[in-house]
Amino acid sequence: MNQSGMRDDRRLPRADPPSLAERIRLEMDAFTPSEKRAAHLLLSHYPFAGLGTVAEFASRAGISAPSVLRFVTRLGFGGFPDFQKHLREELEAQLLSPLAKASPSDKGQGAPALASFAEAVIGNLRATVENIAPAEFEAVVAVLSDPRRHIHFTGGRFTGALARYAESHFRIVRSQVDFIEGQPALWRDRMIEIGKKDVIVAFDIRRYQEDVTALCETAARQGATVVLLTDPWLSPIARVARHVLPAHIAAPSNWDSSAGLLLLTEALVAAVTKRLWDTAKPRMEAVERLRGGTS
Amino acid sequence: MNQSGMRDDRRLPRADPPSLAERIRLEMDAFTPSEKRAAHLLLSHYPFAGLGTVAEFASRAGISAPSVLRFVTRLGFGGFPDFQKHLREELEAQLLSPLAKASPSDKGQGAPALASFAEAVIGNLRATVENIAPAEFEAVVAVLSDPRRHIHFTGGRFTGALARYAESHFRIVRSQVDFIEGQPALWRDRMIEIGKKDVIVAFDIRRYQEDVTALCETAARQGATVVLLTDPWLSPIARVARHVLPAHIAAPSNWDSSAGLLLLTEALVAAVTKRLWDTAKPRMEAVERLRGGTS
DNA sequence: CGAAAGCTGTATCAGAAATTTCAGAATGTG
DNA sequence: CACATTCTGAAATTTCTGATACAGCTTTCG
Repeated sequence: MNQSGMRDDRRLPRADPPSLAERIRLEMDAFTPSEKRAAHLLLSHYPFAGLGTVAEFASRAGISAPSVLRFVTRLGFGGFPDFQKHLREELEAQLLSPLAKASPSDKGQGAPALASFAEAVIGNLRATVENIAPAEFEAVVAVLSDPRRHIHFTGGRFTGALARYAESHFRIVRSQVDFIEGQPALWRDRMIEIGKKDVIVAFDIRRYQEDVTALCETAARQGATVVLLTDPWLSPIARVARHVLPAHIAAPSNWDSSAGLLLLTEALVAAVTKRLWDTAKPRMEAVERLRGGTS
Repeated sequence: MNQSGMRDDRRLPRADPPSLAERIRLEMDAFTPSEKRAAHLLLSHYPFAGLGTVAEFASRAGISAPSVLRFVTRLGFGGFPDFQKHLREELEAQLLSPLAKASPSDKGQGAPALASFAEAVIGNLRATVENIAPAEFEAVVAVLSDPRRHIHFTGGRFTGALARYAESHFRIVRSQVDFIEGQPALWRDRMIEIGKKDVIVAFDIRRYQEDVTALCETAARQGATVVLLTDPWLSPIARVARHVLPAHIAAPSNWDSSAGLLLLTEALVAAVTKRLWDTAKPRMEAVERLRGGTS
């Protein structure tokens, strides 16, 4: 019904043609029912669903071949081969250069707030990486890759979420992983069984939280290895920590940014997964099997 | 020709052929000159060079179409379509399942690993920002700044931690904020009081989680506004979402990176805090006072 | 309730793409 | 140097895929 004015649908300052998937999402409302089924199939298995034959696509989408053809025509392609070519090129571009999409120039004032915030965060990430001693990072990877050790994650009000994020990944990669709530009442009892072979990974940035510090000090006193992810001003936990990874957190906001901590966390997860691959793979497969009830 | 018997070449106790590329490298010596040219082309643009037509492949490799056919036949495929199907499946498996991203050859590179990981994440952040429609971002800020609305955060296995992170900040900035666990049993009861003035902010990236989808669909049916933070391939929640903010998540890891989602989250927190500053400031001060007193 | 418009699938066709054939070129061998 | 073997590509062949026309059906609007 609408969509008569097709000329001004792209007035926003866009860099390069966004993913076809994004365009499909934008136009989704204007699609006919069978076109929607095609779109959903494509988006749910993007872009592989579109790389086979028309007949295959039609069958999987539950529509007829001509409907598929009409769908790709509506998207502006000259024909199905054209459409496939676009998918292949897009896929290749995305796969070969994850960084290629970063366009250097600061383009128009799209979302000044968002863009400048992003630039600040990116600056933090670069600064974080430059100030991490490679040996320290490696040492932490080694500690977290030791299957004999038990690993406990913890954090403060805000950083507790990061600790959870770390825990949810490491839990799959290896065994002996858990999360400890920051409140003393919740961990006091557990401390009896914390010893030399335990590792505490603590997240703590300024407005350092006393209960987290207390937890780490207690654990350290019992011989546990403490790994600390903090800001460049260092949480007091640094005094008892064996390894410290500082991340820059300043942002044009009333709040600090935890992106640097997340970066370190994800890099650690990646490195440990790689190092423990032989044992991590079966675990991940098992998890996948357990999840995959439907398909 | 090797004396170990070339006909039953699958005598090796391999789990499953890891990659066609690897097999090609192993057999490279036994190829004829034109087969080598085909192999070289395929490996240098693996696997995209093989996804076009036979004629295109032949032309790019500088050989004839029949030579290409002989090449794929020699690799054990029934024909060119067979060969392509294998490539597609291999590629899809590699891209969709973090399990297949194994890179067994390169190992033990501490700092470079962190640095290149950071570069990839930075690329994601830039790509994310560029693909966010400013109006969409602003619209979400407006929704989250409306004091009359009740805001609920939720997420999946991994993204749940991000939802918590968001909630822990918004809880301080404004009132009427809470976190909903993903499991249906935990939110079913709550749904009775979800209505038009409620906002669901859902985090969901691929390996989309059915329970989160169900939660959002239920909420949407009751008139709630759904805001979705997802990946560029869009969670099925997008169908019922009023606003969608996609973030790029690909990383040189067996896992996806949530840094883009965190960036969006923090940017939203910053923007909403600024917009609600008159009411947020007293709240933040109050929280500060409360913390100072207790331990 | 009726008519018009739009959507979708069946049947069919045109054409492109993969495959096979076969003769000539290249390579190795006695 | 001649022969045998292998390799390669042009052209013929066949298969199969993408595209189209048309008719039935559903939805929308008067």
